[in-house]
Parts: sequence; C-alpha cells; structure tokens
Amino acid sequence: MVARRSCETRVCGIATDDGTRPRQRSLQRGELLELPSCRRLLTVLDGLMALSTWLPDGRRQILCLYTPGDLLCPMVSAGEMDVRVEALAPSRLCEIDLGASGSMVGEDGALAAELFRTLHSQMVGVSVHLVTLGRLDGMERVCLFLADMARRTGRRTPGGWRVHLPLNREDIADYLGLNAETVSRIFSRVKKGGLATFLSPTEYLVQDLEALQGRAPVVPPEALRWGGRADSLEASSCPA
Amino acid sequence: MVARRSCETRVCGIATDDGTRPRQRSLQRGELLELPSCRRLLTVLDGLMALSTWLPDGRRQILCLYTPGDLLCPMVSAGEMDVRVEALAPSRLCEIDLGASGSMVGEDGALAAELFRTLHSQMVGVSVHLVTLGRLDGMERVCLFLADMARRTGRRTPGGWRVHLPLNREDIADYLGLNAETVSRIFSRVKKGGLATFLSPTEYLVQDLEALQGRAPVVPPEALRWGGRADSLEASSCPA
DNA sequence: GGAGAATGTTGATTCAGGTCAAGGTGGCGG
DNA sequence: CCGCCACCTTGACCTGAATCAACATTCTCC
Repeated sequence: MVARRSCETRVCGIATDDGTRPRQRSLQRGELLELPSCRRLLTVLDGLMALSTWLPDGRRQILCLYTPGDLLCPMVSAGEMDVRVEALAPSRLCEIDLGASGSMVGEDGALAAELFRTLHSQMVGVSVHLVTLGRLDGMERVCLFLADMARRTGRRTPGGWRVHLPLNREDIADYLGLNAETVSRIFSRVKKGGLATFLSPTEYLVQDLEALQGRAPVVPPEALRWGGRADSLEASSCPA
Repeated sequence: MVARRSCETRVCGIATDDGTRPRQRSLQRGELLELPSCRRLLTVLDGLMALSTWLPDGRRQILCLYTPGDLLCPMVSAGEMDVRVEALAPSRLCEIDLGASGSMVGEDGALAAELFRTLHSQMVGVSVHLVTLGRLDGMERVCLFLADMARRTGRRTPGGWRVHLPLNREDIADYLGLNAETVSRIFSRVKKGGLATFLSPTEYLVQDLEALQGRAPVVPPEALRWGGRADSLEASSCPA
C-alpha cells in the first residue's frame, strides 16, 4: 500500500534506484507522442495529455485523459486502430528509460506491481467511461466530467473548487461522445442550474461538488489517480 | 509467442503443472458469479458470459462479452460501481484454484505473462468498445457486433459463417448502448441490406464477412481471443 | 493597437434513436 | 390441444443531440 506522493518524487525515486536519469520533456498543444514502449515510463508533470483514437473518416474518440500525476499507460496497442497520445494543452512530462535495468519485472517486483496497479486503474477508468458513453445522457456526462476534473485538478478555495479547463470544447466533446455545440449548450444549462460558475470559458468554480456529482449516477474514476483508493484494488486484483 | 490451442487443453495444462485440479461449473442463464479473485482462474468452455455494470436506476451497460475460450478478467473492481459477472446463456466454466501454488507470479513468470496478456487483450477490447459507443451510429455498432460474433463463435459452412446468438435483444442492446427495439429494427435493416440472413431470431448467416465488417469503420477486437494476434502485443506491451 | 484566425455561444432545423403500444411468434406445462 | 409467458417485431410519436448557420469573444501576431 503506497502513500500519496507527488509523481516527481516518486518516479525520480524509482529512477535513482536504477541509476538512470529522468528526463523532462515539453510538448506544445497538439503535439503527438510516439507510443511509449515498455522500456520507458512517462508521467505527466503539468498540462493535459490524452489517449485518442481516430477513425478513417476523421471522427475522434478520446479514450482517457492524463492529468498531472498520472502515469501514461497507452496499452491499447492499436493493431489496426489509429491510436495516439496527444497533448491537449502545453504539457511537461517526466521520462525514465528503463533499458538499463533490463526486464521490468524486477527482483522484488515492486516496479511490476506499480505498473500493474496503473494498468488496473486505467482499466477502471476506461470502464467508467464506457458506462458513461453507453448509458448517460449529455447532462449527466458533462456533470460527471466537471466533477472529475474538479477532483483531479481543482484547487480548493473559500468559494469552492476552482478548476482550470485547459482543453477546448471540441476536445471535451470528443471525450464525452458529444459535439462541441452540445457541450457548450449543456455548459449553459449547468451555469443556469447553479451547479457551476464559469469565470471564463476555461475556468470554473464549483461550490457544491456533491450536488454536481449527484447529477451523474456514476462515480468519477478517481481510482485513476496515483495512490488513489489502493484498497479497492486488493479485492479483485492480483499480485501477491 | 503461443500457438492457438483450445482453452481446455491449455488451462488444464497449467493446472496439472501445479498439481491442482480444474473444476467445472455450470451456470443457468441469468445466474451471477461472485467476482473471481486472483486465486482463481476461470475460462469459458461453453455458453456466453458478460461483465456488466448496473446504475442505481436500473440502467445496465455490458462492458464485455466472454465467449468460449476466453479467460475471465473482471479487473474492474467496482469501488462504488455495481459490477457483475453474469451468464447470458447457459454456460460451463473451467475453474482453477491457484491457492496451492502461492503467488501467481511464478518462478518463470509464464503464468504472470499469460495473465498480463489477457489483461492487455481485455484493455484493447474495452477500448474498441469505447470508440464504438462514443462515435459509431446504430447501424455501425450492430454490424461490428455481428461481425465480431461471427469471428468469435461462428462456424464456417459452404453458405458462409453460421452464427448462434445465445443472448436476447435486450442484452445486445445493453452491450451496444441502444435499446431492444432499436436493435430489432436495425437487424431488419441488416436483413434487407443482405448483409446477413436470419434463420431464426437466434441464428444468422453471413455470406460476406468482409462486407459486413466494412460497414463499421473499426476493427472488431479479435485480439481479445486466446492466442489472437500475439504479435501486435509485443509492440507496446511489457514483460520481457 | 488592429486584422485575422481560432474558439465559443446561440438559434433554427433535422434526424436518429427512445418511448409507448399493439400485435406476432415460439416454447412449455397442464 | 390450449393457454400462458417470454421474446421479438413493427408502427406512431416524441425527444435529445447533430447539423448548419450566424454572430460574439478571445487570442495571435504583426
């Protein structure tokens, strides 16, 4: 069971154990990342990354979002699908080359366990997302999204959770299986309903997170976060 | 790289290595399975199993289907979600207790690698499903589903692929994010379009699988199957 | 600061899919 | 054989989201 730590501390910790050196990487909005192989670990320090798939006719679906602290885990290996890792906002990543240490499944299995945990978290996240797209209507999807972003990247202030939205309406739409105009319209409804206040198109305030969350009959996948909810993992998950 | 084998051979192979004994289990349609822990391996011998989530108001979303040969991998540990493994048709499972052999990550890591591969396959499958629900319309979803079922459970005959559909329209709807009437209507359109012939509500024939598949701009997640496409795995996946 | 581009908002209209309702079909037990 | 029940199909209608279009706002770069 691992305590919550900043990813910098943590990843650098792993790296120094091996004698390898973490590298930093900066990406512009829109920039693509070659799919990380297993010899490299990547975490988000800052910004917002997305794992997305593109259909031949241009439709895009964002599979998951990576906020600061998340470990990139694009295990969706494509096959014939066009899968990409892209920066939705200017981002900084921390990259560690594991090549030196040979196999990832080390002696004590600590790293393997960590990766397994990440993979599991991602699985939970994608599953919640699947239910969202399959069974929630637009309002529910948007409320879930706003609540999830608040939990993941929001800052607590006297007035409530203050959240920066570094992605544009089309990105949000591609994440939620809607289109940009619909997202904009639903934001207006959220505003009118008093569930959130928009300081600007890219900044909002949530006074009552419970209320916002309550509009969606699904829990946001906070398990996706580093160190989040490690207990629930033990129940159905594996490594001894 | 593992050659394609029947799951009975394979799982029993693993089991005998450990000296443990595989047990068979029969389930009626509608019966639930307690979520498999990591001490037990379960494969589908016969029938059709589903991993599904239920919302408080009764909406259901099926996350994935397990056809004969699949290894059950319900790593979606719930947290607060109501996740279930249910039999959509009378089914037989093969169950192996790993308790005796201690940690799953064995000496040579063969079993661990196998499980990792399964987890990866499931991840790919769920991701394809996510795109399906987020970006495909009803017709595309149904064609993808019919093609996928044909590949996974169909029998090759002179007239084409003959496929048995052991689940009802509502189950299909809950898998595809539609409702039962819509599924029925789209089946009629598929029939009229000559993409498939229905011998009965639960049996269909696909003359031209390519044509059917071509109606959906996404590849069915055949990688989900045992031994399927192990090569694509190496590219982005891990264990050495 | 100003021109142009990108992004966001809102309205009018269309359309795919949901909802409700009325039969139709097949299996099964008495 | 009959009646029940679960399931499937089809129709009529409604609704939520997509589309198309106009305009507002913000950002960028000169």
